[in-house]
Amino acid sequence: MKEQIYKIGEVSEMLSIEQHTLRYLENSLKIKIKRDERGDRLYTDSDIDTLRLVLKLREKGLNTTAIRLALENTEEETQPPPTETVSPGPLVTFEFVEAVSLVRQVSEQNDEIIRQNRLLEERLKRLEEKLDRYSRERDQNLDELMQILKGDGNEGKNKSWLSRLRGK
Amino acid sequence: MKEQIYKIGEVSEMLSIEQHTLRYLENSLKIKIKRDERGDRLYTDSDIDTLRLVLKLREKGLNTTAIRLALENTEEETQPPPTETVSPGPLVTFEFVEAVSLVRQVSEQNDEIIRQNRLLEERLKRLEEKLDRYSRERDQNLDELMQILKGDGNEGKNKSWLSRLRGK
DNA sequence: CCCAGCTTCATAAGTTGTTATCAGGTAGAC
DNA sequence: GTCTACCTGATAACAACTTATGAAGCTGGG
Repeated sequence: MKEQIYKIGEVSEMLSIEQHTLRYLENSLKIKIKRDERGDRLYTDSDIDTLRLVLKLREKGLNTTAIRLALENTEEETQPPPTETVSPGPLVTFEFVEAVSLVRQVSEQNDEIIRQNRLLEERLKRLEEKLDRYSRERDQNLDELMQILKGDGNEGKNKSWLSRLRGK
Repeated sequence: MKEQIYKIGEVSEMLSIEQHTLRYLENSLKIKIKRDERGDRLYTDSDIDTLRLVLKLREKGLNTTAIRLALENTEEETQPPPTETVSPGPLVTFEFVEAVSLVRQVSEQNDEIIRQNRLLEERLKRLEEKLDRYSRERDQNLDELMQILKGDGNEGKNKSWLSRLRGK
């Protein structure tokens, strides 16, 4: 069975909503509708369902923000049952469990992130120190070398540098 | 400890809302506030909490209807009723939805952080490699130096080393 | 080539929700 | 008696949200 898709004109007919209203809803509710190559909106059956729900909620008196939240919530549910009535009963249990699980995940993520950050910071610190040491040493050596090369005949400095090098 | 109660004037002060707005909310949200013999409103701490929640939800952009639904539900939550099975309504409690939405936000933030960390780590890695290369080079140079210094009278090698150094 | 159907952007017009104000009243305190 | 703090109800003023309309443009089909 092929995925049914509709263009805005059809949807407008099906739901008895003006096209501009459909576009308005899309924006205000931040619903994402697929487009074809030309940029025309392509509504899937699922989109239609969503819109039907939106209309119902709107009739209930919910404003855009509320509907958006409601959609956010139902969208990620694996199988959004074709719920008819808005039963504000304490469905809690199921969704609550989901939420708690989510929170737990986030919490773990946080821990992990903090851990990572700490490790990164340590590594960075060590690196910086190391680099600092190296570059200082190097510069010093190079400096001395340059001096030696420049001040050709200077035995003393040469010696001191040599001895230092050998001492290492 | 006695139950704290407040009159509308105090509440108005506490929450920085005009009295008429408080009355308006009471009506539109169908909140019940106790009265004294004279008919004056008596707000309990619980009422204050409710109002605080209402204000917060309002800031979130929820309209009266939505807030009313949310309140209906939270009220029941404080007094766990005979919870039935999962009755998945799209609306659930708005407070709850809000919470989930919040968590989701945090989760996304975390994702972003993790992504950033990953980038950081890559940069670090590159840095380390670079450093490693440098230090290896340095060691090599030092080695060569040592060699030269050890093999004192060797002009040829010395020359080659010097020229190499200068060439850099 | 023109029409049909879509797009975006801007703006007007209509609706509704909120807040503010005013009038008319009651009750307790000084 | 007057002041203060509250009440209700009506209405005005403002703000926000929706819906409608128009302009200008793209594209495929007849």
